Amino acid sequence: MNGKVISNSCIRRLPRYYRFLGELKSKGVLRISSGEFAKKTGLTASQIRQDLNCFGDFGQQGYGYNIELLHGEIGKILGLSTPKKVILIGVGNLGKAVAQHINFESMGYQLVGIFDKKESLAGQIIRGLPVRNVSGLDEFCREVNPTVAILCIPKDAAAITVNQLTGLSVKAFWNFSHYDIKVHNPDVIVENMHFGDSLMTLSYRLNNQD
Amino acid sequence: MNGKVISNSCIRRLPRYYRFLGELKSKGVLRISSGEFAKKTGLTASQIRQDLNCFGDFGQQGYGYNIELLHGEIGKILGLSTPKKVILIGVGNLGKAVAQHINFESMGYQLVGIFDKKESLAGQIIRGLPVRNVSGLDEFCREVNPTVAILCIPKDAAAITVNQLTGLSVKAFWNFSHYDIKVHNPDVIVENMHFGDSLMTLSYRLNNQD
DNA sequence: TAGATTGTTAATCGATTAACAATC
DNA sequence: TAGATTGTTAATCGATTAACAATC
Repeated sequence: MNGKVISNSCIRRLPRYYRFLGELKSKGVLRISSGEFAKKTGLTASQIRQDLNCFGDFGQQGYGYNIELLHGEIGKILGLSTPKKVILIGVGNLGKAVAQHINFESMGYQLVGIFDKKESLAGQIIRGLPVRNVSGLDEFCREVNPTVAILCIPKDAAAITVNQLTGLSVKAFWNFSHYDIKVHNPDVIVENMHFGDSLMTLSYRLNNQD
Repeated sequence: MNGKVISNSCIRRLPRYYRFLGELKSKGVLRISSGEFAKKTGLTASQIRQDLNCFGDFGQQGYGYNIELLHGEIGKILGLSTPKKVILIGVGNLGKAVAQHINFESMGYQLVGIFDKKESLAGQIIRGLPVRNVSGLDEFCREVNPTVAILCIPKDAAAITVNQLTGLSVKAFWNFSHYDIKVHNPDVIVENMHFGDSLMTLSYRLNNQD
């Protein structure tokens, strides 16, 4: 840290930096200047230097940034090697796809439980884990203490589930439901994946091109 | 329109307005003031009035906003009743889930084609549509003229596919791949659904709570 | 040392909030 | 008419860009 306030916009750029640096690293590139990096990422050199300086002096005048070092530092800032236990709730098409598709491990997440309210799904194995009935959610959380919950359930079911989980070990939600967690529960950490909002924004842009 | 420049932040709030208004409408609520609406959505009354005034005078002094009317107007602004043909490319776990899970019709989208490069998937029926081989993409686009493409393919395959499609009828991408379309092709409309970036942001917040 | 490029301050730009006159 | 609430302007706040001295 450098004692500065980190803006939301900056935080949202960090994963992008991390992604591009990972790519450069795997290509064997050793160093990059803020100018070159700006071109690659579609941002400005000023912004990149400002962002990075919120967290430390990672560069070197006259040289630029060491890619491997910077990649590691941003990974640390993002907490990607801190273990985080995750449960997933709702095993519809989407929940199943999320369970199978996401590379949780590469970001320090560990999927430890999968739940659904449908009795008929119980026992089914997804990504090596048995689907459990939501009735066992309380007990499971008290034993295993997951800190993150992925919500792939309908809007109506979300309110109760969020309340239940915030009363247990869950501190953050990755929210695929249309329920607005923040509005009802402002202290909790929420990352929304609102597919509908995204598609509507796309629709707006299509309709208002120039 | 009201002749004003629409900020990106404003555009991203429109779907949220639309969602809440739809809910209120279905509950039979007739009117709402910017103050009440602010409380419901977690925004400020000023912001809501500013946003709406970019597009027109939808309210009435001393009364507030007519919910049904406003819902309709925002729907028009977002272009949700303008028909938009969509193709989906990549039928892995995620592509399949997106095809089956999204309510395209409610936003004016019409899923017209599903593609994958894997020969063995060809002919499989998903949401009433047969999976086609990507080799037929050119011909299909020239005949059907889809304007939106959903990318559920790996990063490496994305570059070529984006180039191919932008040379045809496709004007906008709903991007689930990790490929940065905008950086390479700035004139195209892109909505990113970067799962990884979202999970990394969540990780950051978990690690930097106060 | 000369050249390059950072770290950081100052200037600009844009978005949000506050205030209030207009008006239903 | 009185009360409420918008539409809109002005004030504030924050983020981005530009500039440059520090320094490798």
